[in-house]
Amino acid sequence: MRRTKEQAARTRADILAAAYSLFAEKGFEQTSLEAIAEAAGVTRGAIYWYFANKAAILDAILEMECAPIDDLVTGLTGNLVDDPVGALSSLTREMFTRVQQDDRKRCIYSIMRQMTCAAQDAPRQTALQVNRTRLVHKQLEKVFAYAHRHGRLNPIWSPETAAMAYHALVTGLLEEWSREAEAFDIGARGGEIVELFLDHLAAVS
Amino acid sequence: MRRTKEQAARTRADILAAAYSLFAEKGFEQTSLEAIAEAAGVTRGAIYWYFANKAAILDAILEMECAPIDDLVTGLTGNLVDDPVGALSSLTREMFTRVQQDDRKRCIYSIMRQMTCAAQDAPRQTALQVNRTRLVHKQLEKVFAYAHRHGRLNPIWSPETAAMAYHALVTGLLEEWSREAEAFDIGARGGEIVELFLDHLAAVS
DNA sequence: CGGGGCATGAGACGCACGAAGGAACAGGCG
DNA sequence: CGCCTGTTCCTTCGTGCGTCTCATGCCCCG
Repeated sequence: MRRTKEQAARTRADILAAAYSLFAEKGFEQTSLEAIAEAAGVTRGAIYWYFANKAAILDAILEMECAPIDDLVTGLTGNLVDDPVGALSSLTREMFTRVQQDDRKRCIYSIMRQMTCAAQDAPRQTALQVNRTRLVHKQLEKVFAYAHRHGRLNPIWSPETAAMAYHALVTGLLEEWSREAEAFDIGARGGEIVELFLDHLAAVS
Repeated sequence: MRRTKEQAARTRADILAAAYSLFAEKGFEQTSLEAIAEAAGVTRGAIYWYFANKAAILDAILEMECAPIDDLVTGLTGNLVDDPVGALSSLTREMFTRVQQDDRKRCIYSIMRQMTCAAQDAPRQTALQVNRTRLVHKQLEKVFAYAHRHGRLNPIWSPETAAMAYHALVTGLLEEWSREAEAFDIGARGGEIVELFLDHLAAVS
């Protein structure tokens, strides 16, 4: 029974929403297409009209989730003029609070980590992640290179090393938080740590 | 056909070795029990005599891999007397080079990351990881608390915050390296970053 | 010489994915 | 406006693979 265009779009959105909830609640492997279909009010076959396979559903969700944060990162090099490191600090804090607000986001973030880098398999997932990582790296290097040129980077740190270290620090904080969110207030503790580290990076010494 | 005791132990070891190779080569999900059984020279049923399920095989491998590093971490609080932060630095470097030496270790490490925290499911895996994390945290806090008491910790860092930040930094470095090992010499770059950060943490200022 | 550690093989069950078919929408033609 | 045809959207059933179970039996060990 073919639906009208809006109905079709609605169907797709329903599938996505159902998948989001179920993935967040039970994890990726533990949710079957059957369950998604039932929650969305369609049959399994319908899902395959919109998505090539189960992983493609996750891909779509991940891209939706990552887009706003990627935008923030991309916009980072816009107004470096007065305080590059300060902008970085507030962006990171913004990301922490945004991700902390909603528990489902945390679950999806966990799943994203889970998907990355499963040795040889899942090449597409890895490529998506690798590209995001490269983007972030590039932006961070730009920020620290700018700070370096303007004498605002601690001279014992090269821009590349600073970028790598900062990225690793934030990644690690997110990873530990996603593992046990209740025991770790990433907004407060993470923000504090990032602040202290950036103070050190920016120290004129 | 019942084997002798050594033969049985050998069978178990063969299964473990075969699983290790295949997991490292193709990833956890992509290797079937059939493949493991064939590589080990037994049938699928035999595997179930030794391991409750597929995840239990991975568990055994992970524990084997983690044991030596956990020993290093546990031994950290033994000789704090002269240079606690220096001991931490050399331990971290040791871990980096050890993990870098062998490509299969990297793959297994990736899989370990992959398994942690799949929302509600896989509670055992998570527990194992959480316990290891707690152990590391405790040891790090001890080290930094000792340094703090002896005036060797930068006063703007509290021991807890320093421990958390350091752990996050190392975790993040390992994560990025495991994602693209060829583009990132963790022994050199990672070692340098850790050194610089520890210098800052230990600065008397 | 029995009991239980060690292993086989078949098969039950669930799941991702494919493919064929059918219902009705869109929009061009008369 | 009404028809009609290609396309879009979705159902239904089938297939193959993967994990895990179970009944059965071998033969070491005490």
